[in-house]
Amino acid sequence: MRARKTAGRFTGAMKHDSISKTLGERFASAVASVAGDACGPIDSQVRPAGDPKHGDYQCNAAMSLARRLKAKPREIAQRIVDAVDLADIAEPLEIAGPGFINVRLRTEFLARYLGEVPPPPAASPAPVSGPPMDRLGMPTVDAPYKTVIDYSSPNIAKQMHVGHLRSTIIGDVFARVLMFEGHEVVRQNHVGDWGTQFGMLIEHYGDKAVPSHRTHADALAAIEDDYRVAQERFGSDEAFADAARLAVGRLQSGDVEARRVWESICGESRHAFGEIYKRLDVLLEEADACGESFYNDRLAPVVDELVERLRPREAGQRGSGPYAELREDGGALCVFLYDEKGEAAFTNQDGDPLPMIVRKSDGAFLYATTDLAALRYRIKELGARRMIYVTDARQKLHFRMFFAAARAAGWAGDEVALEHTTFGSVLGANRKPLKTRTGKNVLLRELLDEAERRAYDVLVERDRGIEGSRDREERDEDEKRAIARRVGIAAVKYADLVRDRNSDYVFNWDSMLAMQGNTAPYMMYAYARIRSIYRKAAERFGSPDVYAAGVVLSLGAPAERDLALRLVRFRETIDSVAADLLPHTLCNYLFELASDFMRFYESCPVLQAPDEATRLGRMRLCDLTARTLRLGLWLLGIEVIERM
RNA sequence: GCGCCCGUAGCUCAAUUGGAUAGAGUGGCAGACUUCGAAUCUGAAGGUUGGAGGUUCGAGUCCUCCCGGGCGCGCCA
Repeated sequence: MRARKTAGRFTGAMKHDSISKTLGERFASAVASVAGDACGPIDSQVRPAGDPKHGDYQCNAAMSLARRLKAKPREIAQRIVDAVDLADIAEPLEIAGPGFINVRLRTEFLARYLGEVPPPPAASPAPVSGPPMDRLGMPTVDAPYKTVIDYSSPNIAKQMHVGHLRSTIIGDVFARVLMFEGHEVVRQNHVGDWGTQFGMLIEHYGDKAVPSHRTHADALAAIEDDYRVAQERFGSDEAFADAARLAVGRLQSGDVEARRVWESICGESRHAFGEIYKRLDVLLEEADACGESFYNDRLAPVVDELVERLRPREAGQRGSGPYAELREDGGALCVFLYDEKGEAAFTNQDGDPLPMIVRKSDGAFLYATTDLAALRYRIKELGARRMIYVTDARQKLHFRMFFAAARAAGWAGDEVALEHTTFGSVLGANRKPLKTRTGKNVLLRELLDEAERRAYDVLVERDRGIEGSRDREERDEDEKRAIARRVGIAAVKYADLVRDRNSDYVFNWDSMLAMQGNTAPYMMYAYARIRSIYRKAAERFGSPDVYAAGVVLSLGAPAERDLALRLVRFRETIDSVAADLLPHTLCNYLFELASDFMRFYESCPVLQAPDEATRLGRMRLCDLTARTLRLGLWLLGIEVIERM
């Protein structure tokens, strides 16, 4: 039969793509040949099988194709099966139900696919930040593009609080994943470093020195206190308020003294942010800050260009596709946006057209203006092809208007993707946005302190309950602290990433620090457990080269095959995060991987395997799992530890 | 009033974007450590996917209408 002809032929090209992509391409050409030219492009609808009973993957194209071809779905499925060549990858295909095509990968294929993963580079494990040393042999994409990711974006003169947590953590995952895939990533920290609040601070400090304490964090805390005092004076002291307003003008016109004060405020703030970023173990650093002030000189030209490009239309010209026009309204310069039918695309509470204001009636610019200037800069000067904004969901309307205006003005053409990746709020136990008991924002540094403290308590508690473990008895106070630091920060980050970013989530220390369930500690434990096997193996058998040519992955046991199948799906999981920007799918993958490993570990003895060949093969599976966990967690911004 | 998001097991959440019998964790129940790390694993139990219609081979997912919740709606960001 046909399936035998190419059996066993495994092309080297395979390792460059995910299984999903390879199957997708093979099925796509088969589907195209069955469909003929009449139907246009058709999705081959290849996806992992929902139920292991139905195999490993399935192709669902036959059902939808049947209607277009006016044929029976199962017949179409049969024609697709006849046309597709998968003999080197899969067992003979099966047609089930209304026309599902079930694909079961050949175990030999899984073994060979995994067998092509090269050994880890000598310098592995990966450094704390920067690209990972060990890519598991995964190549970069063929067509990289430049991506700007706008994330974190705290305000100068204020300490970072829990409101900045999600943007910082989520945005960083995108930076890591896209960088890993080979794209050029430009991180942009759009800090709030411009505006009327600086007038108050400049006037408040006068010729006094801006606070600079032993740590930048303390200095920023002092500045924030001063800012509150200045705000109060602004409200109660008329003379101070007038002077503060004049100070804004001095700053904008480049007055040396005003500038000095502003710069030292910004400097202290950015240093303090940098400390938080370092603690949070994100890639973002001080050099990525490109704040609102950067665009100051570009705001007026941007508005001028809008005037030029968005001229109001005559009544007769309307109704031919969405458009925008710029006109004055109530003294403010506004962009009005219209849909295909020439009706207002956005309306206010009275049902009247809702504009996007780009210049206030007093002549000042707003954040919409700055956003437009930044977008124009990032496309025209940085050359961005994809722009990702990581902000909370409440800004959705703003971004819809802002993107529409940018398209209408012609700054963002079809070749540029604009994506607003929203996220929900962090809630307290009362289901209201998380605050301190006194109703203030929870400071990030205090939150991280508590994470480390709680992780330490959990660690000590666990150690007390378990005796006879040499790893635990040996470790001193410093090591415990170091472990608690890693676990605590990881727990906070993972708890944030594990949920669909669009929904709100309730912040809960106990569940994020729990060692069971889909948590960072569980994942890190799985890694540490594998590393422990390696240490034991080294004692008993020396340090065998599990990547030596003679070592084979037999995958005879069901748990071995399940684990192997999971491992080969890593690449397609990364691809999907890069495309859909949903980090929780990677979390779910890693949890499944860790679970599969635990099952394998329970049922397949490694160090006590029946023979050396089996032992080495299983050790290799262990190592591949450890490396996948390490890389996967790295992509999530989480560093593993060798013992915990 | 209009718009966006959401409602899934007692609780916290998934569900490969329209695919097959809706899955995990947690809690409770029943088991497994003289055995590679029990921070683990294995069972069983738990559901009218807020409700009612509709679209089609097929709906938690899409369309309409209700119920309930969150957020947003012109000179803040």
